[in-house]
Amino acid sequence: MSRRAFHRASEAERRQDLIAATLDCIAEFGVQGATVRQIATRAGVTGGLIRHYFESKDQMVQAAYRETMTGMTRAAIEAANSTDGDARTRLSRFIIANLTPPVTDPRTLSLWAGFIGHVRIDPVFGEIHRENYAVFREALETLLAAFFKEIGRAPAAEACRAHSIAINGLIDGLWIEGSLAADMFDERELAEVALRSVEAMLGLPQGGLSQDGRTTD
Amino acid sequence: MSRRAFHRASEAERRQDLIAATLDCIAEFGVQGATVRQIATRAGVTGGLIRHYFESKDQMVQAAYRETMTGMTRAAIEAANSTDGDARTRLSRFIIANLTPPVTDPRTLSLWAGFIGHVRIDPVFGEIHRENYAVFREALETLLAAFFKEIGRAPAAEACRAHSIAINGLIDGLWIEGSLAADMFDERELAEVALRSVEAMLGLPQGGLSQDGRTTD
DNA sequence: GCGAAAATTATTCAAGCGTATAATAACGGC
DNA sequence: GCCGTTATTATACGCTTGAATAATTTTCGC
Repeated sequence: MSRRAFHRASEAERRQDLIAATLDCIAEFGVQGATVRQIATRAGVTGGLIRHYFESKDQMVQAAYRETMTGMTRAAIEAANSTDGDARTRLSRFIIANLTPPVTDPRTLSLWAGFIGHVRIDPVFGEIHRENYAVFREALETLLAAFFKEIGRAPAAEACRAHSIAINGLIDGLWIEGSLAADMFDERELAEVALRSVEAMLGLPQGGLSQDGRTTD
Repeated sequence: MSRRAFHRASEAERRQDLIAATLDCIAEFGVQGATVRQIATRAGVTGGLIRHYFESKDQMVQAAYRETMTGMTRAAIEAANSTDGDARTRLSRFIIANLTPPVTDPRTLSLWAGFIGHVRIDPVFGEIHRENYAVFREALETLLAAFFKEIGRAPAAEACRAHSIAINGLIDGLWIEGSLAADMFDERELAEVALRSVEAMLGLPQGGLSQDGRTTD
C-alpha cells in the first residue's frame, strides 16, 4: 500500500478547502452525514489534518456556519450597494438579491436548515445567528429609512420597526418557500411577488418599487 | 442489580410516548443528540423496546416529524374553523393561530429546524413535507377565496396564486422570526404585523381584516 | 545542504451508535 | 392455575465516530 502523496497548501486555502468540503457534505448528507472522515475525503486529505487546522470538528462546523451566513448577508448588501444614489433601487435590489440565486437556492437552504437546529443548543451557533440577524435587520432598516426619506415620508420609529419586521419576515418566508420548492416557482416570480407585496405594505403605488428594479442583470 | 420494573402500556400510548420522547430529545439536544438510548431514557423504557414499536430509529423519527407537522397545520386550520360563517374572521384567525403559541414557539421551531435538513436527503421526509405543504397552501387558498367572495371581489386565478404565495411566505417568515427570537416580540405583535401586512397586500382598508380578529382569546 | 519546525499521513483508541438476540415478566384463554 | 403469547428488560455485537498519537514528508532559516 503506497502512501498518499503529499500536497501542501497555504493555511488560508486549506482552511477554505476544509470549510468548503464541510459544506458540501452537509448539503449532500445532512449534518449527520458530515463526518470527519467524509469531509476529509471530500477535501482530498486524511482525517487527522482537520485537527491540525481546527481544534475540533465542532469548531470547523461553526466556521462553516459563520461563512455561510455572512456570505448570504453580504451578497444581499453588496447587491444593494452595487448601485449608487437612488434609495428605491437599492432597496429593491436588496430584496431581489435575497430571492434569487445564489441566496435563494436549494443548497443554501439545506445548509441553513442543517445549521439552524443548533442555534438554540450550541451557544456559539446562537451567537453567530444573532450577530448575522442583527446585521441583516440593520441593513434593511437603513435601506428602508433612506427610501422613506427619498420619497418624503418620515414614519414614526414604531411604524418603521413594524415595516422592517414585516418585510424581513416576508423575505425570510419567501426565501424558504422558494428554496424548498424551487421547481414550483419561476426564477423571477418570488422576487416580483415580494416587490409587489412590499409596495402594498408600504402603501406605495403599484410599480413604486419594482419599476426598473428588475433590470438588474 | 435489581431488574427494572415492568410497566405495561397499550400500544397506542406507548407509541405516543416514544414519539413524545423523541421530540423532547430533538428539541433539547438536536437531532444528533436524539439517540436511541437518550430517547428510551426519556420515555422511561429500555432501548430495545423502541424496535418493538418501530422497525428502525429512522422510522420513529419520521413518525415524529409527521406528527409535528400535521399538528401545526391542524392547529391553524382548526382555529380557522372554530368560528362559523364569516370568512374574514376565519382568515384572520388562521393567520393569528400561525403566529401565536403553540405554533409560533421556540420549541416548535427547534423541532422543525431539526427535521427540515432531512427533507432534501431522505425521500420519506420529502414526502411528508410536500404533503403537509400542500395541505397548508390549499387551506390558505380556500380561506382566501372565501374571503374574496365575501367582500365581492373575484381576482384572476393568477392573482390568487400570487396572493397566497405572498401570504404564505409572510406567515412562514414571521413564524421563523418570532420563534427564533421570541423574546424580541410581544406575544401579539407578530400577529398584528401580519394582519396589517395582509390587509395592505390585499388592498383592504386598515382594519379590514384585523378588526375583531384579535378578540379571539 | 542540514537540521529544526511544520504539515500531512497513517494508525490506534475509547466511546457511543443502532441493532440483534436472549432472558424475563405480564397478560389472556381455557 | 397453567401455558402460550407478547411486552419488556438486559446484554452483546459490529460498526462508526471524533480524537489522540506516531510516523513520514516537506519547508525554510541558516
